[in-house]
Amino acid sequence: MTTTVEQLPLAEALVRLSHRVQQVFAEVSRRHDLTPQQAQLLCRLAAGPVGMSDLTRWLALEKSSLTGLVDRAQRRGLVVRIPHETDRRAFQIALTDAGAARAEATHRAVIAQLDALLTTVSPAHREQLSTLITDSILDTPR
Amino acid sequence: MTTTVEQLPLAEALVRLSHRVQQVFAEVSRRHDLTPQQAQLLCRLAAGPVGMSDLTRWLALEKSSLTGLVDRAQRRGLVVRIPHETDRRAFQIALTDAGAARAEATHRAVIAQLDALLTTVSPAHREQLSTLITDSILDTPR
DNA sequence: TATTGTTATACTCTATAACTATA
DNA sequence: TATAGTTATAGAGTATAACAATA
Repeated sequence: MTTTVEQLPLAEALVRLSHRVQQVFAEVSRRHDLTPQQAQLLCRLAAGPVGMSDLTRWLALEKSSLTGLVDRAQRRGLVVRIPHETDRRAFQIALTDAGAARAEATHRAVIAQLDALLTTVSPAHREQLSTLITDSILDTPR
Repeated sequence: MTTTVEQLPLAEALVRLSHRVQQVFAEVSRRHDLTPQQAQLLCRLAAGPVGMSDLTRWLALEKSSLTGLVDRAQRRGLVVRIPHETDRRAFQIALTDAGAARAEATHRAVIAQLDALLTTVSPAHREQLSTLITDSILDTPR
């Protein structure tokens, strides 16, 4: 069942790939009772608390948008605001235990679902792809 | 200025890549006075009119969500509803001239912006990447 | 004065459920 | 009855602008 997609320019292929991955991400998030944005927020926090101001950069959101996103996640018991130790204007956002569990489960499910899509890719090609993507594209901070 | 991203599992790399591409897509759409969803809709229509019902599948939206999206795009003069020739319940959605121009310009800008991110990738690697993505991943219809 | 974050406001996007019109 | 699409409703996500508190 090969649907013959003709060879695409790289940028073109990336856009399509990206939309596909987003659909998977959205579908999995939904199954875990999270919006994609909430899921993305939780995943960003999995490695440890992050300041609001850093979060706006990672998520590419205006600060007021982030306020709302964090509000809703906090209301749902997924994250908490921790006062900064010295700067009394600032907060760190941290996962609650429930939030950490949800982040972990959602993350695992996204990976599993994507891996299911990737079964046709040989180990050698997976390695190649991963290396190319990691080194060439993600290595541009922003 | 190499930020040393450690080697990631493929699925992991795809998720990060995808978020990065989405940010570029959103930023470019915005510069062209479109929401990302509107831009995606217009791009889907660039090849010719599409039925509402097909669109819900391509965009992975509920039909009522699509109604709203099309409403707003139509109100902005970007698309029109064309009655189906035989089935009087159905519509084809088509770009207006203005919509086609906007789709074209936005699409070009997205590609250009991504290409700018890809300058560090050698032609050989671009070819490789493109082939891998096209053949292995996008070739799974849905 | 500059920075951190919130509030107020207005849209857009999305889903669910109920509905209309046509097949 | 089934399908194509809309309407009603509610909530989430987003940006802009104005604001408060702290640095």
